[in-house]
Amino acid sequence: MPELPEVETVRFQLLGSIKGKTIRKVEVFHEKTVAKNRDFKTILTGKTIDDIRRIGKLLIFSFKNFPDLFMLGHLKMTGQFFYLEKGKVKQGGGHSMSASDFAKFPGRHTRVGITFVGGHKLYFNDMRLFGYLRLVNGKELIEIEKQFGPEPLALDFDDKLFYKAVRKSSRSIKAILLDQKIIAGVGNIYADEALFEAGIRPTRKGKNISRKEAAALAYAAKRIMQKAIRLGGTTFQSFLDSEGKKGNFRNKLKVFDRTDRPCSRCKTPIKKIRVAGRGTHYCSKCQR
DNA sequence: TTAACTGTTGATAC
DNA sequence: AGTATCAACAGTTA
Repeated sequence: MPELPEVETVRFQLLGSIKGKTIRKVEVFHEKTVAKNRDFKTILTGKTIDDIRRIGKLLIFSFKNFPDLFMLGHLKMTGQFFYLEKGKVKQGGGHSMSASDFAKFPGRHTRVGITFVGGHKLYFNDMRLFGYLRLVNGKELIEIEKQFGPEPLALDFDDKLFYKAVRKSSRSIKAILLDQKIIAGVGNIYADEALFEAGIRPTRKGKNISRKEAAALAYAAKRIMQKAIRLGGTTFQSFLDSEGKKGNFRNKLKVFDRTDRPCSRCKTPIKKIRVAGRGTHYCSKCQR
């Protein structure tokens, strides 16, 4: 369930692995993953990775000498990149797996395989098939980027626009926070965490949120995601461990997935309700 | 065994 | 138009 911090971690690790590498072969194991491109394999073959950017939860790969070609990568809920080098397997997050796992690729959930010159491989796994890889040109990319609101992590992030969107909305503040057009990159986990830190009840309507509260919320989201990035993200790491051991930020969560456990501030049991169609965790005493 | 639940987002319904 | 709900899918939990 990658959100912005997880995708940023993947971006950073992946860039270190594949920047400058040239694609020798592309295998598509499941057509739906690349459904938007009929000639995905042919176009990609021979291209050299130049850079990987990110907007919200969307990865944007660019290629040397082809300034009008981009590969979008969205992990949605269960997408993962695995990079294989000389018998070692590294996930997008850069954690090595045991050598015996090498045989698992391509596996049941492998949708696309990319082989680089030199034999290194990049696999895209996606159990639930919501994720995708898609080739676009510059014009299409600009249209897609327009659909994203400002990044809370951007240096020039300004809560003015956020409050402007919040104050006129009758949706719940949680639904607004999850809307990628308003703020890019916040998913269910960090939405609950940010609302807790800002002391705001997720069910409150946007129009009833003050400027001060909106600012507190936006900066809480920013701080939490910065911290999560420092810790290598929350969620995707749990994919590595079949025993269910959680990622580093998991231990820092104050409300998400802590139903009925005592609030870290006031010991009131954390409640779980449904807001905007999503499981929502909050403290009924600390959040008003 | 079956049903409910999980998570993101585009499509559909109101 | 703005908002709420559903569907895409597959695996886990109740």
